[in-house]
Amino acid sequence: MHYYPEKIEKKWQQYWANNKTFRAKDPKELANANSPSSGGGQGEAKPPFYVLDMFPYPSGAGLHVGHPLGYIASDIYARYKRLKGFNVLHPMGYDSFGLPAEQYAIQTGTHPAITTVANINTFRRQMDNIGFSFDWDREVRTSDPSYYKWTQWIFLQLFDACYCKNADKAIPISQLVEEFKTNGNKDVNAHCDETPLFSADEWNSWDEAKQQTILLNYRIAYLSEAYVNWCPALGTVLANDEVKDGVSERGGHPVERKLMKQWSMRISAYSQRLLDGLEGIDWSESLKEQQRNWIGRSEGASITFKVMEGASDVRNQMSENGNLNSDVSNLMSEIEVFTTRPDTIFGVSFMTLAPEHELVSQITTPEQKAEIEAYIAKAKARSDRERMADVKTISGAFTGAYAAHPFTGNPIPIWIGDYVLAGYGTGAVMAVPSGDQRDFNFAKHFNLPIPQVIEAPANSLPLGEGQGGAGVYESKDGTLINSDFLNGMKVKDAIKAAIAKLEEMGIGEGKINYRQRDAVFGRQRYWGEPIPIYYKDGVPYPVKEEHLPLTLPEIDEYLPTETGEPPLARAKGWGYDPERGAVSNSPSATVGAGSNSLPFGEGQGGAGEAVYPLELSTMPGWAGSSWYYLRYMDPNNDQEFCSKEAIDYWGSVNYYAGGAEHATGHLLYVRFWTKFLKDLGYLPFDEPAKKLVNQGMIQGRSNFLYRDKKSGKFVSHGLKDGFDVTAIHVDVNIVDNEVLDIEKFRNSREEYKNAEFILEDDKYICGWEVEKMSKSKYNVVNPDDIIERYGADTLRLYEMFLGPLEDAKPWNTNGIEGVSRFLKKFWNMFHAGDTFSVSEEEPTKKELKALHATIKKVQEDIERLSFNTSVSQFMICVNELNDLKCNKRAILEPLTVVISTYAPHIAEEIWSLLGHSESISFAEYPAFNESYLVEDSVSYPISFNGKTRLNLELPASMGKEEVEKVVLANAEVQERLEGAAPKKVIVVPGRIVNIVV
RNA sequence: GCGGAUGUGGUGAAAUUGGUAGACACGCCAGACUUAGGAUCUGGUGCCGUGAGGUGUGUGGGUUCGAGUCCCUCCAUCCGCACCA
Repeated sequence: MHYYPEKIEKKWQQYWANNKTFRAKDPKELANANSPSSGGGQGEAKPPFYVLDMFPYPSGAGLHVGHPLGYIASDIYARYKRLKGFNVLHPMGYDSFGLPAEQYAIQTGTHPAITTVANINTFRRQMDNIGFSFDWDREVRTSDPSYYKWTQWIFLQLFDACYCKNADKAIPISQLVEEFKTNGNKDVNAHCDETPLFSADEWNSWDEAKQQTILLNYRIAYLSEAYVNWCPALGTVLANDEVKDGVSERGGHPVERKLMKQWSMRISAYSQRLLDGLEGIDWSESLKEQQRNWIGRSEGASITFKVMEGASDVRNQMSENGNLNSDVSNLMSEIEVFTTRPDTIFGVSFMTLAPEHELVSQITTPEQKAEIEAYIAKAKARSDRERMADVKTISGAFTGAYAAHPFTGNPIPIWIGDYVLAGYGTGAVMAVPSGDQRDFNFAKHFNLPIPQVIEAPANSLPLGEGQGGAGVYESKDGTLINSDFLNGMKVKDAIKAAIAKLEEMGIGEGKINYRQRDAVFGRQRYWGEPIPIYYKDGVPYPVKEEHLPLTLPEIDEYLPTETGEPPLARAKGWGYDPERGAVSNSPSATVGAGSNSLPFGEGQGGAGEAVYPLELSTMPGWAGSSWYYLRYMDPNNDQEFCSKEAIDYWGSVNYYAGGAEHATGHLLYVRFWTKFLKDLGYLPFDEPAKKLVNQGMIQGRSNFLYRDKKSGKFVSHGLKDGFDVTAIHVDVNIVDNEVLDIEKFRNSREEYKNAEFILEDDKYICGWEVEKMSKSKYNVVNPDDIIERYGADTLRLYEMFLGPLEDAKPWNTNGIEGVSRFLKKFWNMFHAGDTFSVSEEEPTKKELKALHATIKKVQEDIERLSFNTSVSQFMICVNELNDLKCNKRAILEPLTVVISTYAPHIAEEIWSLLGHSESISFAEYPAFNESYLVEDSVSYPISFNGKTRLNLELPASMGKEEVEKVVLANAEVQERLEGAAPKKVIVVPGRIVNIVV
């Protein structure tokens, strides 16, 4: 009987679905597991194991062969863990809010929910084709109100919390309010925006609006006026990780800085914990490094420089502003800088402020005003992109003002320059040209002094400008000179001494700075979770928990309004009544929590009803994905985001798989929310995943034809150098092992109908190149096509056989025949002609050895995620057993269990033919028995000076001395020695003999 | 510039602790069977050489009886960050 994958695969996929074979058991069920009806054959005392894939955004393009790579590996791992006796949680869902469905809605008017469902159905069908062992009863969709109810709920927790630096965790905002009531904010050590000091009396005297405004400075989810990345083409703001090289990551549209009132997340409060947490988790080093980079911790000092009196008309400007007291004016005439090298403070010869620095206009002298303003205008006109692309051009301008050196009191000229970034540190630097390349370049360009303060160790070369002249020395290896009380100290000690002195003088302190900024959370888009906030007198208030979910209202068009408000502003009469919940007069809208949609007046707050406007921006794509792994544990809970019982039982994810492109986005946010939920006592762990695996990117592999420019004929690859040719892409699906299917090519397009070819060996050989997988390059391969031709088991095996999981590799269908043949051979071992037949005979030693070597190897391979080598081992085993003509149940049955992790359909079919009535998933991974691998004799390679010359078969039990004796007595060895005595003989028992002559 | 990763046949790759480099496949070559085959089976296949043999894991050096594996140097490719003070 032939192996027909198309027949058996559909059948087993149906069986798994009908029998819910891969349903993970809830802790409740396990508690009652002693009852005999626990069903499914699952044992009772199984430990939990959580295998998670990053859920996909259901795009219209469907899955391509890159997606399943990671899913297949996880599936093998999950199936293996089931066989090893674990209660495995292996769920799948959809990150179903997002821009593409909305862009499509804008173009066509189709509701994004409709597009999304259609795409999900395609994804589901494609995934089902591959035979994944997902527990589909736990599917989540982030765009489903029953799911985003809890995303909104978590948002409210974030809104209702602040970060206490003393406790080093998030605490409820109510605790902060208590403190304000009794002591004001003088003792508060929270992560917050700059907030003036106030007393308890002041706090208590303020009205609610004022109090709420102050609280926004502390909330972890907060509204503030800040510069954001505004993308006009997408009509929304973007988070830093969504902007690459000055353009949007999705779509590549230009992004500009814009001052806007925006929802943000105070993730920067967690910078240090996000950094520290990396130590304890098993994630790839490159990924951890990316996160460290992104967080960008640097240790140093903040130092305050006083702007010198008389050098500017600071005070005059102050008094024009009226209400500023002397404290503030004092504060305003100081410049705070951050430096990682406080030891080089005596090398400061000027200061540089970012052009956007708030002090610039105040300190600039009248004489320099024109120059400074011209420079600022020029800097503003340059986009971020230009500025980044052009880092070599040095530019700046002198403000005319001077600061006093904190130790010497000497005047230091204050410059502005766009090499100083407004967004990092304080937007001001103390420039030490002898210790920093950028300061050095600036000093050179503007002819500023370059005092030397570090003496390099004798053995290191002078850098920069050569002997005698001024140079740059950035290394921390050296001794301080020309630096008063720091002279003679090593850099490391000098840093400490400088900080101590600054602190003693009250003009500076040791400080740690992070590059990571707070994450912008609002999006001016439709297809996302509505932010559950309403406004009373312009002040944000949380929607009551009982009114969640705050569902998306229906709107007529998915575009911003004429006045530039987000699409949600189009929802007629959409507003919030703290008694009834959200209301709307849109007939099809579902209105929150038990209330029906009500007829309503003209626009928000109309018809005289006390209805408050709701927040119009929605949450970003990463909101739903920041906690979905928790929802899978308890997906249908309508009382909580997830029960404590489920969280305690499953714990954090054991194995999390996904692309490395999420390093600074999703994977930081999910860690942030996990830590936050831990702080509030909802979780017993503070990292989402103990182990994380990045599957390598699957690149495209394009094929090319070469058209002769003169004749228009297509020249085969090997002959093309004799012609003047143009390379053109050809669909990889009509090329097999670089040989073009000429018939298919001619029929592919009208213009190729009469194409002529210059062949080599009667074949047209195509060229190839690795490129991005994309439609325009005709190199996209759809898993459905592979499955149709070879079957899902072949696809699964082949994707693994391609190479190490974590390596980037081009997709190349060449070679798939090999695994396809393997499966046929495996199938045929159980068949004699047309009948299924296995023998009940006792296995031989050789057969047992082949089996147990495979049991061992595959187990080790899966544990260390070396999925490609298991496939080789299966082939080796089947080849050996074939040579031995083995069809014994005692060998083939356990082998089928081992193979079932990779090729589950064929394994199920054989398992049932072997007489089992239950799924092979409920089998046990066969026990490995070392004794079957022990050989009686060893074939020793005998090498001379490390070069193997012959092999000798010797008993495995033979000792070192005896082996040496026997080897030296051997005739061929003697012949090679030509009578000379060897200098040395090395015998490694069981491995090798090396004779040194 | 900084950081991370990777370099092994015509191709994908293996070699987990330093112990016969190239397992397992693809492709290619030769043969068998067949009316035929993009089917199946057998044998061969790193490179140079008819051969004995030589040579060979990006480059150059080192440690070792022995190095793809450990150490140093340089080169190339990919990824991330990038005027981060």
